[in-house]
Amino acid sequence: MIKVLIAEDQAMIRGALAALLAIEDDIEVVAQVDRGDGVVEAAVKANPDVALLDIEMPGQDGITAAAELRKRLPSCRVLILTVFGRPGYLRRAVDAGISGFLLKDAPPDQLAAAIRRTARGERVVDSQLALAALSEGSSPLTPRERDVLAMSTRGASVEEIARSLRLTNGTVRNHLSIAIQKLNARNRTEAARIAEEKGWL
Amino acid sequence: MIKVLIAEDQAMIRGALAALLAIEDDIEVVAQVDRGDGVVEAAVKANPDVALLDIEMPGQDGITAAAELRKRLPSCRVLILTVFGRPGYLRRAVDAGISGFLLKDAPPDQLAAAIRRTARGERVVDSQLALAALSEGSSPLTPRERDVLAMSTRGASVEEIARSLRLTNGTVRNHLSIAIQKLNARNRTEAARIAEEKGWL
DNA sequence: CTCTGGGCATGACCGATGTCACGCCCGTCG
DNA sequence: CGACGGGCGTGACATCGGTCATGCCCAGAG
Repeated sequence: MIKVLIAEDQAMIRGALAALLAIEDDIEVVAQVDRGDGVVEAAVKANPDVALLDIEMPGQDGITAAAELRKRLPSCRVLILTVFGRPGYLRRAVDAGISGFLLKDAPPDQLAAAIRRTARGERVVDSQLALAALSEGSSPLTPRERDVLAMSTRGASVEEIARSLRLTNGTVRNHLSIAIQKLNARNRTEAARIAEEKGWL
Repeated sequence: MIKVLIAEDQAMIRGALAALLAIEDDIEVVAQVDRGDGVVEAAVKANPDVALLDIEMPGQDGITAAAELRKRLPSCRVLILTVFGRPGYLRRAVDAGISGFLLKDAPPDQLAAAIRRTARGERVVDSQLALAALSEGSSPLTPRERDVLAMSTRGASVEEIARSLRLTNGTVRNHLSIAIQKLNARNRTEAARIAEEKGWL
Protein backbone atom coordinates (compact mmCIF):
# COMPACT_ATOMS: atom_id res chain seq x y z
CA MET A 1 0.00 0.00 0.00
CA ILE A 2 1.43 3.36 -1.03
CA LYS A 3 0.69 6.09 1.49
CA VAL A 4 0.10 9.50 -0.11
CA LEU A 5 -0.11 13.05 1.23
CA ILE A 6 -2.01 15.60 -0.84
CA ALA A 7 -1.21 19.31 -0.61
CA GLU A 8 -3.51 21.51 -2.69
CA ASP A 9 -5.18 24.75 -1.69
CA GLN A 10 -8.45 24.39 -3.56
CA ALA A 11 -10.63 22.17 -1.41
CA MET A 12 -12.77 20.91 -4.25
CA ILE A 13 -9.78 19.87 -6.32
CA ARG A 14 -8.11 18.31 -3.32
CA GLY A 15 -11.16 16.22 -2.63
CA ALA A 16 -11.52 15.28 -6.27
CA LEU A 17 -7.91 14.12 -6.46
CA ALA A 18 -8.45 12.08 -3.32
CA ALA A 19 -11.48 10.50 -4.94
CA LEU A 20 -9.43 9.74 -8.02
CA LEU A 21 -6.79 7.99 -5.92
CA ALA A 22 -9.35 6.20 -3.80
CA ILE A 23 -10.21 4.15 -6.86
CA GLU A 24 -6.76 2.57 -6.81
CA ASP A 25 -6.39 -0.46 -4.56
CA ASP A 26 -2.73 0.05 -3.81
CA ILE A 27 -2.88 3.76 -2.96
CA GLU A 28 -4.11 5.29 0.26
CA VAL A 29 -4.45 9.01 0.98
CA VAL A 30 -3.20 9.40 4.55
CA ALA A 31 -3.13 13.20 4.81
CA GLN A 32 -4.53 16.29 3.15
CA VAL A 33 -3.16 19.82 3.54
CA ASP A 34 -4.41 23.10 2.19
CA ARG A 35 -1.33 25.27 2.60
CA GLY A 36 2.37 24.96 1.86
CA ASP A 37 3.57 25.65 5.38
CA GLY A 38 1.56 22.76 6.78
CA VAL A 39 3.14 20.11 4.60
CA VAL A 40 6.12 19.12 6.74
CA GLU A 41 4.14 18.88 9.95
CA ALA A 42 1.45 16.72 8.40
CA ALA A 43 4.04 14.53 6.69
CA VAL A 44 5.93 13.90 9.92
CA LYS A 45 2.69 12.76 11.53
CA ALA A 46 1.36 10.62 8.71
CA ASN A 47 4.68 9.40 7.33
CA PRO A 48 3.59 9.10 3.68
CA ASP A 49 5.61 7.39 0.94
CA VAL A 50 4.77 10.07 -1.59
CA ALA A 51 3.85 13.73 -1.15
CA LEU A 52 1.74 15.15 -3.97
CA LEU A 53 2.33 18.91 -3.90
CA ASP A 54 0.75 21.79 -5.75
CA ILE A 55 3.11 24.72 -6.39
CA GLU A 56 0.93 27.73 -5.86
CA MET A 57 -0.38 27.58 -2.33
CA PRO A 58 -0.86 30.08 0.49
CA GLY A 59 1.75 30.16 3.23
CA GLN A 60 4.59 28.62 1.28
CA ASP A 61 5.02 27.48 -2.30
CA GLY A 62 5.19 23.78 -3.03
CA ILE A 63 8.80 23.85 -4.19
CA THR A 64 10.04 25.35 -0.94
CA ALA A 65 7.89 22.89 0.97
CA ALA A 66 9.44 20.08 -1.08
CA ALA A 67 12.96 21.16 -0.16
CA GLU A 68 12.13 21.21 3.54
CA LEU A 69 10.34 17.93 3.32
CA ARG A 70 13.36 16.25 1.74
CA LYS A 71 15.46 17.35 4.68
CA ARG A 72 13.04 16.40 7.44
CA LEU A 73 11.66 13.20 5.98
CA PRO A 74 14.03 11.81 3.34
CA SER A 75 12.01 8.61 3.09
CA CYS A 76 9.15 10.58 1.58
CA ARG A 77 9.45 11.25 -2.13
CA VAL A 78 7.92 14.33 -3.68
CA LEU A 79 5.73 14.55 -6.75
CA ILE A 80 4.80 18.03 -7.93
CA LEU A 81 1.38 18.45 -9.54
CA THR A 82 0.82 21.86 -11.05
CA VAL A 83 -1.05 23.83 -13.68
CA PHE A 84 1.97 25.77 -14.74
CA GLY A 85 4.40 24.17 -17.14
CA ARG A 86 6.98 26.84 -16.48
CA PRO A 87 10.53 25.77 -17.20
CA GLY A 88 11.82 27.76 -14.24
CA TYR A 89 9.52 25.88 -11.93
CA LEU A 90 10.80 22.51 -13.11
CA ARG A 91 14.37 23.60 -12.69
CA ARG A 92 13.84 24.87 -9.18
CA ALA A 93 11.81 21.80 -8.31
CA VAL A 94 14.56 19.47 -9.46
CA ASP A 95 17.06 21.48 -7.43
CA ALA A 96 14.78 20.99 -4.45
CA GLY A 97 15.16 17.25 -4.80
CA ILE A 98 11.78 16.26 -6.15
CA SER A 99 11.20 12.88 -7.78
CA GLY A 100 8.50 13.81 -10.22
CA PHE A 101 6.80 16.73 -11.95
CA LEU A 102 3.32 16.30 -13.34
CA LEU A 103 0.99 18.76 -15.09
CA LYS A 104 -2.70 19.08 -14.40
CA ASP A 105 -3.11 18.89 -18.15
CA ALA A 106 -1.98 15.27 -18.18
CA PRO A 107 -4.49 12.42 -18.48
CA PRO A 108 -5.97 11.41 -15.12
CA ASP A 109 -4.69 7.85 -15.27
CA GLN A 110 -1.15 9.17 -15.27
CA LEU A 111 -1.54 10.33 -11.71
CA ALA A 112 -1.71 6.89 -10.17
CA ALA A 113 0.96 5.67 -12.57
CA ALA A 114 3.26 8.52 -11.60
CA ILE A 115 2.70 7.89 -7.91
CA ARG A 116 3.60 4.23 -8.29
CA ARG A 117 6.72 5.02 -10.24
CA THR A 118 7.71 7.70 -7.78
CA ALA A 119 7.20 5.31 -4.86
CA ARG A 120 9.47 2.83 -6.61
CA GLY A 121 12.18 5.46 -6.73
CA GLU A 122 11.90 6.31 -10.40
CA ARG A 123 11.88 9.85 -11.68
CA VAL A 124 8.79 11.05 -13.50
CA VAL A 125 8.95 14.18 -15.60
CA ASP A 126 6.92 15.26 -18.60
CA SER A 127 9.36 14.98 -21.51
CA GLN A 128 7.98 18.03 -23.35
CA LEU A 129 8.47 20.13 -20.29
CA ALA A 130 11.91 18.75 -19.58
CA LEU A 131 12.98 19.71 -23.08
CA ALA A 132 11.56 23.19 -22.67
CA ALA A 133 13.40 23.62 -19.38
CA LEU A 134 16.65 22.63 -21.01
CA SER A 135 16.22 24.87 -24.02
CA GLU A 136 15.05 27.87 -22.03
CA GLY A 137 18.02 27.71 -19.77
CA SER A 138 17.89 29.26 -16.36
CA SER A 139 17.03 32.81 -15.50
CA PRO A 140 19.36 35.44 -16.99
CA LEU A 141 18.36 37.87 -14.27
CA THR A 142 20.58 38.71 -11.33
CA PRO A 143 18.88 38.54 -7.91
CA ARG A 144 18.53 42.29 -7.75
CA GLU A 145 17.03 42.55 -11.21
CA ARG A 146 14.58 39.86 -10.27
CA ASP A 147 13.56 41.78 -7.12
CA VAL A 148 13.02 45.01 -8.97
CA LEU A 149 11.12 43.37 -11.78
CA ALA A 150 8.95 41.41 -9.38
CA MET A 151 7.85 44.60 -7.68
CA SER A 152 6.91 46.23 -10.94
CA THR A 153 4.47 43.44 -11.82
CA ARG A 154 1.77 44.94 -9.68
CA GLY A 155 2.09 48.37 -11.18
CA ALA A 156 4.45 49.91 -8.66
CA SER A 157 6.24 53.07 -9.82
CA VAL A 158 10.01 53.48 -9.81
CA GLU A 159 9.86 55.58 -6.66
CA GLU A 160 7.83 53.02 -4.78
CA ILE A 161 10.24 50.27 -5.72
CA ALA A 162 13.21 52.42 -4.81
CA ARG A 163 11.79 53.31 -1.42
CA SER A 164 10.80 49.76 -0.73
CA LEU A 165 14.25 48.38 -1.57
CA ARG A 166 16.19 51.35 -0.13
CA LEU A 167 17.69 52.17 -3.49
CA THR A 168 18.01 55.27 -5.59
CA ASN A 169 15.58 56.11 -8.29
CA GLY A 170 18.31 55.80 -10.88
CA THR A 171 19.54 52.42 -9.72
CA VAL A 172 16.08 50.96 -9.99
CA ARG A 173 15.76 52.30 -13.48
CA ASN A 174 19.09 50.80 -14.40
CA HIS A 175 18.11 47.39 -13.11
CA LEU A 176 14.82 47.59 -14.96
CA SER A 177 16.49 48.72 -18.14
CA ILE A 178 18.91 45.81 -18.05
CA ALA A 179 16.14 43.34 -17.27
CA ILE A 180 14.11 44.67 -20.18
CA GLN A 181 17.03 44.16 -22.54
CA LYS A 182 17.85 40.69 -21.24
CA LEU A 183 14.27 39.57 -21.78
CA ASN A 184 13.91 41.23 -25.18
CA ALA A 185 10.94 43.21 -23.95
CA ARG A 186 9.71 46.66 -24.93
CA ASN A 187 8.95 47.90 -21.44
CA ARG A 188 8.81 46.80 -17.83
CA THR A 189 5.28 45.47 -18.13
CA GLU A 190 6.18 43.11 -20.93
CA ALA A 191 9.40 42.14 -19.20
CA ALA A 192 7.52 41.24 -16.03
CA ARG A 193 5.05 39.19 -18.03
CA ILE A 194 7.81 37.27 -19.81
CA ALA A 195 9.69 36.56 -16.60
CA GLU A 196 6.52 35.38 -14.93
CA GLU A 197 5.63 33.06 -17.80
CA LYS A 198 8.99 31.38 -17.66
CA GLY A 199 8.86 30.98 -13.93
CA TRP A 200 11.75 33.36 -13.31
CA LEU A 201 9.81 35.74 -11.18
CA MET B 1 -30.34 9.61 -12.15
CA ILE B 2 -28.96 13.07 -12.82
CA LYS B 3 -27.00 13.27 -16.08
CA VAL B 4 -24.03 15.62 -15.90
CA LEU B 5 -21.70 17.14 -18.50
CA ILE B 6 -18.26 18.27 -17.35
CA ALA B 7 -16.36 21.02 -19.19
CA GLU B 8 -12.88 21.67 -17.83
CA ASP B 9 -9.67 22.12 -19.75
CA GLN B 10 -7.24 20.44 -17.38
CA ALA B 11 -7.54 16.74 -18.04
CA MET B 12 -6.37 15.65 -14.62
CA ILE B 13 -8.89 17.86 -12.84
CA ARG B 14 -11.64 16.83 -15.18
CA GLY B 15 -10.96 13.18 -14.45
CA ALA B 16 -10.73 13.84 -10.74
CA LEU B 17 -14.07 15.63 -10.71
CA ALA B 18 -15.59 12.74 -12.62
CA ALA B 19 -14.20 10.37 -10.01
CA LEU B 20 -15.67 12.51 -7.29
CA LEU B 21 -19.10 12.38 -8.92
CA ALA B 22 -18.82 8.68 -9.68
CA ILE B 23 -19.07 8.06 -5.96
CA GLU B 24 -22.63 9.39 -5.93
CA ASP B 25 -25.32 6.86 -6.80
CA ASP B 26 -27.73 9.34 -8.28
CA ILE B 27 -25.27 11.18 -10.52
CA GLU B 28 -23.88 10.02 -13.84
CA VAL B 29 -21.27 11.81 -15.93
CA VAL B 30 -22.50 11.47 -19.51
CA ALA B 31 -20.02 13.76 -21.28
CA GLN B 32 -16.65 15.39 -20.79
CA VAL B 33 -15.33 18.32 -22.79
CA ASP B 34 -11.97 20.08 -22.70
CA ARG B 35 -12.82 23.33 -24.47
CA GLY B 36 -15.54 25.94 -24.29
CA ASP B 37 -16.53 25.77 -27.93
CA GLY B 38 -17.27 22.04 -27.69
CA VAL B 39 -19.83 22.35 -24.94
CA VAL B 40 -23.01 22.89 -26.95
CA GLU B 41 -22.28 20.12 -29.41
CA ALA B 42 -21.54 17.59 -26.69
CA ALA B 43 -24.58 18.66 -24.72
CA VAL B 44 -26.92 18.25 -27.68
CA LYS B 45 -25.64 14.70 -28.13
CA ALA B 46 -25.63 13.63 -24.49
CA ASN B 47 -28.62 15.67 -23.33
CA PRO B 48 -27.43 16.21 -19.74
CA ASP B 49 -29.58 17.62 -16.94
CA VAL B 50 -26.75 19.73 -15.59
CA ALA B 51 -23.67 21.20 -17.30
CA LEU B 52 -20.73 21.79 -14.99
CA LEU B 53 -18.63 24.48 -16.67
CA ASP B 54 -15.24 25.95 -15.88
CA ILE B 55 -14.86 29.60 -16.89
CA GLU B 56 -11.35 29.78 -18.23
CA MET B 57 -11.09 27.38 -21.12
CA PRO B 58 -9.55 27.47 -24.59
CA GLY B 59 -11.84 28.18 -27.52
CA GLN B 60 -14.57 29.93 -25.61
CA ASP B 61 -15.04 30.95 -22.01
CA GLY B 62 -17.55 29.07 -19.89
CA ILE B 63 -19.90 32.03 -19.49
CA THR B 64 -20.31 32.48 -23.22
CA ALA B 65 -20.76 28.75 -23.58
CA ALA B 66 -23.42 28.87 -20.88
CA ALA B 67 -25.38 31.54 -22.72
CA GLU B 68 -25.37 29.52 -25.94
CA LEU B 69 -26.27 26.35 -24.13
CA ARG B 70 -29.30 28.01 -22.53
CA LYS B 71 -30.57 28.90 -25.99
CA ARG B 72 -29.91 25.59 -27.66
CA LEU B 73 -30.84 23.28 -24.81
CA PRO B 74 -33.04 25.06 -22.28
CA SER B 75 -33.71 21.82 -20.43
CA CYS B 76 -30.06 21.73 -19.37
CA ARG B 77 -29.22 23.84 -16.36
CA VAL B 78 -25.78 25.33 -15.96
CA LEU B 79 -23.54 25.22 -12.91
CA ILE B 80 -20.32 27.23 -13.10
CA LEU B 81 -17.30 25.83 -11.24
CA THR B 82 -14.33 28.18 -11.16
CA VAL B 83 -11.23 29.21 -9.28
CA PHE B 84 -11.90 32.88 -9.62
CA GLY B 85 -14.32 34.49 -7.24
CA ARG B 86 -14.49 37.62 -9.33
CA PRO B 87 -17.64 39.64 -8.85
CA GLY B 88 -17.73 40.55 -12.53
CA TYR B 89 -17.75 36.90 -13.46
CA LEU B 90 -20.72 36.16 -11.26
CA ARG B 91 -22.63 39.08 -12.66
CA ARG B 92 -21.99 38.08 -16.24
CA ALA B 93 -22.75 34.46 -15.45
CA VAL B 94 -26.10 35.34 -13.93
CA ASP B 95 -26.90 37.45 -16.98
CA ALA B 96 -26.08 34.40 -19.11
CA GLY B 97 -28.80 32.49 -17.33
CA ILE B 98 -26.82 30.14 -15.14
CA SER B 99 -28.42 28.32 -12.24
CA GLY B 100 -25.43 28.04 -9.94
CA PHE B 101 -21.96 29.40 -9.30
CA LEU B 102 -19.50 27.35 -7.28
CA LEU B 103 -15.89 28.00 -6.32
CA LYS B 104 -13.12 25.42 -6.46
CA ASP B 105 -12.33 26.54 -2.93
CA ALA B 106 -15.59 25.08 -1.64
CA PRO B 107 -15.64 21.74 0.20
CA PRO B 108 -15.83 18.76 -2.17
CA ASP B 109 -19.13 17.48 -0.81
CA GLN B 110 -20.79 20.68 -1.94
CA LEU B 111 -20.30 19.71 -5.54
CA ALA B 112 -22.77 16.84 -5.49
CA ALA B 113 -25.11 18.85 -3.29
CA ALA B 114 -25.00 21.79 -5.70
CA ILE B 115 -25.64 19.52 -8.67
CA ARG B 116 -28.70 18.01 -6.99
CA ARG B 117 -30.11 21.39 -6.10
CA THR B 118 -29.42 22.74 -9.57
CA ALA B 119 -31.15 19.73 -11.14
CA ARG B 120 -34.15 20.44 -8.96
CA GLY B 121 -34.29 23.96 -10.36
CA GLU B 122 -32.93 25.76 -7.34
CA ARG B 123 -30.31 28.47 -7.60
CA VAL B 124 -26.96 27.85 -5.95
CA VAL B 125 -24.61 30.75 -5.35
CA ASP B 126 -21.90 31.25 -2.77
CA SER B 127 -23.34 33.87 -0.43
CA GLN B 128 -19.99 35.56 0.23
CA LEU B 129 -19.44 35.99 -3.46
CA ALA B 130 -22.97 37.18 -4.10
CA LEU B 131 -22.48 39.88 -1.48
CA ALA B 132 -19.19 40.92 -3.04
CA ALA B 133 -20.79 41.13 -6.47
CA LEU B 134 -23.51 43.36 -5.11
CA SER B 135 -21.18 45.65 -3.22
CA GLU B 136 -18.66 45.94 -6.04
CA GLY B 137 -21.31 46.96 -8.48
CA SER B 138 -20.73 46.49 -12.15
CA SER B 139 -17.87 47.80 -14.19
CA PRO B 140 -17.53 51.59 -14.28
CA LEU B 141 -15.67 51.34 -17.57
CA THR B 142 -17.23 52.18 -20.91
CA PRO B 143 -16.74 49.54 -23.62
CA ARG B 144 -14.02 51.56 -25.29
CA GLU B 145 -12.14 52.10 -22.06
CA ARG B 146 -12.36 48.39 -21.40
CA ASP B 147 -10.90 47.60 -24.85
CA VAL B 148 -8.03 49.97 -24.45
CA LEU B 149 -7.23 48.81 -20.95
CA ALA B 150 -7.41 45.16 -21.95
CA MET B 151 -4.79 45.72 -24.63
CA SER B 152 -2.42 47.37 -22.22
CA THR B 153 -2.38 44.35 -19.90
CA ARG B 154 0.20 42.61 -22.01
CA GLY B 155 2.55 45.56 -22.10
CA ALA B 156 1.41 47.10 -25.38
CA SER B 157 2.43 50.71 -25.93
CA VAL B 158 0.01 53.52 -26.71
CA GLU B 159 0.94 53.45 -30.38
CA GLU B 160 0.36 49.72 -30.66
CA ILE B 161 -3.06 50.04 -29.07
CA ALA B 162 -3.92 53.02 -31.24
CA ARG B 163 -2.92 51.24 -34.43
CA SER B 164 -4.73 48.10 -33.44
CA LEU B 165 -7.98 49.91 -32.66
CA ARG B 166 -7.63 52.49 -35.47
CA LEU B 167 -7.57 55.34 -33.03
CA THR B 168 -5.37 58.32 -32.48
CA ASN B 169 -2.55 58.31 -30.03
CA GLY B 170 -4.27 61.00 -28.01
CA THR B 171 -7.62 59.28 -27.83
CA VAL B 172 -6.05 56.14 -26.46
CA ARG B 173 -4.27 58.18 -23.83
CA ASN B 174 -7.51 59.88 -22.90
CA HIS B 175 -9.33 56.58 -22.50
CA LEU B 176 -6.48 55.21 -20.43
CA SER B 177 -6.32 58.32 -18.30
CA ILE B 178 -10.03 58.14 -17.54
CA ALA B 179 -9.86 54.42 -16.80
CA ILE B 180 -6.97 55.01 -14.42
CA GLN B 181 -8.97 57.63 -12.54
CA LYS B 182 -12.12 55.54 -12.40
CA LEU B 183 -10.22 52.63 -10.91
CA ASN B 184 -8.22 54.77 -8.48
CA ALA B 185 -4.99 53.49 -9.95
CA ARG B 186 -1.61 55.18 -10.31
CA ASN B 187 -0.87 54.03 -13.83
CA ARG B 188 -2.19 51.80 -16.59
CA THR B 189 -0.49 48.71 -15.21
CA GLU B 190 -2.20 49.00 -11.86
CA ALA B 191 -5.49 49.88 -13.53
CA ALA B 192 -5.30 46.79 -15.69
CA ARG B 193 -4.55 44.65 -12.67
CA ILE B 194 -7.50 46.04 -10.71
CA ALA B 195 -9.90 45.59 -13.59
CA GLU B 196 -8.71 42.05 -14.11
CA GLU B 197 -9.11 41.15 -10.45
CA LYS B 198 -12.68 42.33 -10.42
CA GLY B 199 -13.50 40.49 -13.60
CA TRP B 200 -14.11 43.68 -15.58
CA LEU B 201 -11.54 42.98 -18.18
C1' DC C 1 47.27 40.35 -6.66
C1' DT C 2 44.62 41.60 -10.64
C1' DC C 3 40.57 40.87 -13.39
C1' DT C 4 35.78 40.39 -13.64
C1' DG C 5 31.02 40.91 -12.65
C1' DG C 6 27.23 42.32 -9.64
C1' DG C 7 25.26 46.03 -6.95
C1' DC C 8 24.94 50.84 -6.42
C1' DA C 9 24.99 55.55 -7.84
C1' DT C 10 24.99 60.17 -10.72
C1' DG C 11 23.74 62.96 -14.55
C1' DA C 12 21.97 63.70 -18.95
C1' DC C 13 18.88 62.91 -22.94
C1' DC C 14 14.60 62.01 -25.26
C1' DG C 15 10.58 59.59 -25.99
C1' DA C 16 6.49 57.73 -23.58
C1' DT C 17 2.79 58.62 -20.38
C1' DG C 18 -0.78 60.93 -17.64
C1' DT C 19 -3.47 65.08 -17.21
C1' DC C 20 -6.10 69.00 -18.72
C1' DA C 21 -8.80 72.03 -21.55
C1' DC C 22 -11.15 72.17 -25.42
C1' DG C 23 -14.20 70.93 -29.37
C1' DC C 24 -17.05 67.88 -32.71
C1' DC C 25 -20.43 64.23 -33.81
C1' DC C 26 -24.03 61.33 -32.58
C1' DG C 27 -27.70 58.64 -30.16
C1' DT C 28 -30.88 58.75 -26.37
C1' DC C 29 -33.82 60.37 -22.95
C1' DG C 30 -36.75 63.64 -20.73
C1' DC D 1 -35.99 70.17 -29.06
C1' DG D 2 -32.24 70.55 -25.82
C1' DA D 3 -29.39 68.44 -22.44
C1' DC D 4 -26.38 64.68 -21.63
C1' DG D 5 -22.93 61.22 -22.13
C1' DG D 6 -19.92 58.29 -24.94
C1' DG D 7 -16.60 58.10 -28.54
C1' DC D 8 -13.17 60.61 -30.97
C1' DG D 9 -9.89 64.14 -31.76
C1' DT D 10 -6.19 68.13 -30.97
C1' DG D 11 -2.63 70.62 -28.53
C1' DA D 12 -0.01 71.60 -24.60
C1' DC D 13 2.30 70.56 -20.31
C1' DA D 14 4.79 68.18 -16.61
C1' DT D 15 6.43 64.05 -15.18
C1' DC D 16 7.88 59.37 -15.74
C1' DG D 17 10.43 55.83 -17.95
C1' DG D 18 14.23 53.66 -20.75
C1' DT D 19 18.93 54.28 -22.28
C1' DC D 20 23.71 55.49 -22.02
C1' DA D 21 28.25 56.86 -20.20
C1' DT D 22 30.76 56.67 -16.32
C1' DG D 23 32.40 55.67 -11.85
C1' DC D 24 32.96 53.42 -7.02
C1' DC D 25 32.95 49.34 -3.94
C1' DC D 26 33.43 44.65 -3.08
C1' DA D 27 33.65 39.53 -3.48
C1' DG D 28 35.13 35.63 -5.96
C1' DA D 29 38.02 33.54 -9.71
C1' DG D 30 42.23 33.11 -11.81
